[in-house]
Amino acid sequence: MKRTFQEINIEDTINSGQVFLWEKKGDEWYGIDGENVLVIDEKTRKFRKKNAEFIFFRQNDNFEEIYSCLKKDKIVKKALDAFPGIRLLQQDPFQCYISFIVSSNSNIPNIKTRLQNLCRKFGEKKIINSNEFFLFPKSSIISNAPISKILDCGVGYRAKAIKEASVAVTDGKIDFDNLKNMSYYDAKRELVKVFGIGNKVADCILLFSLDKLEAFPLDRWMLRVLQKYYSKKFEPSSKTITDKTYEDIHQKVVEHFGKYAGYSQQFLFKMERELNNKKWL
DNA sequence: ACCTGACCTCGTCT
DNA sequence: AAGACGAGGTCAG
Repeated sequence: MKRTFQEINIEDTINSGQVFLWEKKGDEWYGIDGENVLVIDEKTRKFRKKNAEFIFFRQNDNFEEIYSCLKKDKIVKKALDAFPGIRLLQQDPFQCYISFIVSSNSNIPNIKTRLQNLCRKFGEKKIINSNEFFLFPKSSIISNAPISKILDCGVGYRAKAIKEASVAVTDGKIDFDNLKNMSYYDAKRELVKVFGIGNKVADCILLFSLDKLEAFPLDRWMLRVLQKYYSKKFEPSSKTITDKTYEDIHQKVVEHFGKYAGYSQQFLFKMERELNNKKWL
């Protein structure tokens, strides 16, 4: 049977570089999303908690329109054909925010361990189907925690950033509902004020939790993809990726890929990671 | 404005 | 089995 674009592929989606706290038990996927544990059956793809999972997997998006838009680019079309079931996710903003701060200059196994440690130390325990889970900590808990306890989670020098970012939320300097209502550009300007958040991390937060589909995180993988498949089209104006260079590339990217650039990024990222045999979970 | 180096940790790889 | 390496970046000079 041929798979249509309407069918979501849970495994590919979970393994496309957006989330860190998901695991499969039997036929079911369990994922920590803020103070929720999401559950989804891989075979039936039936959501138990309709609202939460429905929103998480962005089931309100008009995939027909999005895909017909994405297919205009040959390379993206190739990635789309290879992984048609991938969806962008809409995550709990605070978890996403902390997760990508933790991700900087690190690798997947370490990021995952650190986030699990944070949940175990600061999050509430919850039993589901006789499985034990730890929810993602509330911002107030981390913002009041001593640095030493955050350090115990193996986050290294990121501890200060984790704490400060949490304080920014409890102080109201960062208000995710507000950011959602702002333009991509304005919301990003607010995010990068937070210590530990640069261009790439801000774009991840915007794309994966704040509904900004024109965000296009430029990490080392995406820069490689742009250079490999698009040659000089997105050539950086300087050797190092400065703020200005990053912004230049992003502008060209949105011009080229369109308003759903973030979706394009997701397919391209998955394709390239898979080519290099990089496992996510 | 651009460039360079330092940076905690720990899972992988020799 | 111990030691080096380097990873989805960011910040400070």
